[in-house]
Amino acid sequence: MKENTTEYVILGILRNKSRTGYDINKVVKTRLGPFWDINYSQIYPTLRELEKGGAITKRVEINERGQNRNVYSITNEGKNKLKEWLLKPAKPEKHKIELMLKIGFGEQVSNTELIKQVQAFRERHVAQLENVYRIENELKAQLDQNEANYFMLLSVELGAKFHLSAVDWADTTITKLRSRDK
Amino acid sequence: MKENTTEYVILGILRNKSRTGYDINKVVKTRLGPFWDINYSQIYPTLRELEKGGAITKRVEINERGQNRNVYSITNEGKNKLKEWLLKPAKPEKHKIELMLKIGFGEQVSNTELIKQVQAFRERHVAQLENVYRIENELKAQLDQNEANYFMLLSVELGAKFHLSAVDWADTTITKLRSRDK
DNA sequence: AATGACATGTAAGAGGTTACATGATTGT
DNA sequence: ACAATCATGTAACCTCTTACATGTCATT
Repeated sequence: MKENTTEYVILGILRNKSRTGYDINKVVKTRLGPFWDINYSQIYPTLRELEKGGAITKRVEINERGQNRNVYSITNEGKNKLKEWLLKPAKPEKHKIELMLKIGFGEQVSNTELIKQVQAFRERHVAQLENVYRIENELKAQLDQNEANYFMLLSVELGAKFHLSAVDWADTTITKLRSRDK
Repeated sequence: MKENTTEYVILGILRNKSRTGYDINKVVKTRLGPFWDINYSQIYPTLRELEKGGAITKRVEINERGQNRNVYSITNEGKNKLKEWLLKPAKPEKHKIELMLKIGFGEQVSNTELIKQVQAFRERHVAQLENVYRIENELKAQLDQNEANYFMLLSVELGAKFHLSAVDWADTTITKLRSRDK
């Protein structure tokens, strides 16, 4: 039993708006990226599979520049498929945090090097925090326009908490490492 | 350029103690698991590769039960390899949080179902928090015995922050979803 | 003339999961 | 008798990343 989550990410993104593969990628990068990233080499083949299975339909449109684009729309079948998946228990969270390994084995290198690593980590998460706040503001501004935004906002708030605690940990840890130096 | 992180996880675990593949797996599950999981089908082949490359050596021992076990030890070469890796910038963090997708697309299902999902998420993270606290206590109790424990403790504290904010988010979100019901 | 956005894809390889396979010893 | 722990592995499959490949249009 293969449960291909990529399919459901795409169905979810198409659930209230038709889009091209290119558009789907943009939504993933700007909204889901840090918590469920996928890329073109997964998106395009999966779109064809979903179409073959009847969950979405394709129509060829021409954009403002006169270029062809394949616009995909969810079908009722696809919407049901999505809903069924939403009811199933979510898979446990998985994380790959290389920095935790590098700090955990940290007695092998100098404090200066560790501080550098933590600072880079901090910067990554500050950047992602800013991104999350931008998304939050966008969603809040459109809360009355679409009920879906409320739920996306709940989801994004978890991201905000994660990134905040990452920055927080980094600050504490840099201080600790610095005081150890003396 | 393949940078196989599994190799470095293993070198890191072997850096201050010789162990079997079975032992390495236990360390991963009990200490690194939530932030960098690997399993037997990665561990055993990688041990053989590291041995072939001269980073570790194998010797066959017999345990208290009289069973054979392959005990691996890090070499100087392996320690240098580990240190070089520790100095390289850590790869950006990656997360797979299916729950965020399920909440994000949540207007498709009932509030009751969403609350169930968030509760399950909460329970997962409460369990992991307890685990992290147990590890913290173990490490704190042995802080003077081994300098390495100090760094592992720093690393584990990030885990504690993550799980705490997950539980926190879950509580807030369950309240929000319940009040929406009425 | 160059850059960035729009647009769609493939191939190869690396990384990771799950199921299978086996067998001894220890504790309840 | 049964479950847990110790111990080592393979095979098949799925997922994911990276590099390659191409072309248009709009803006600077």
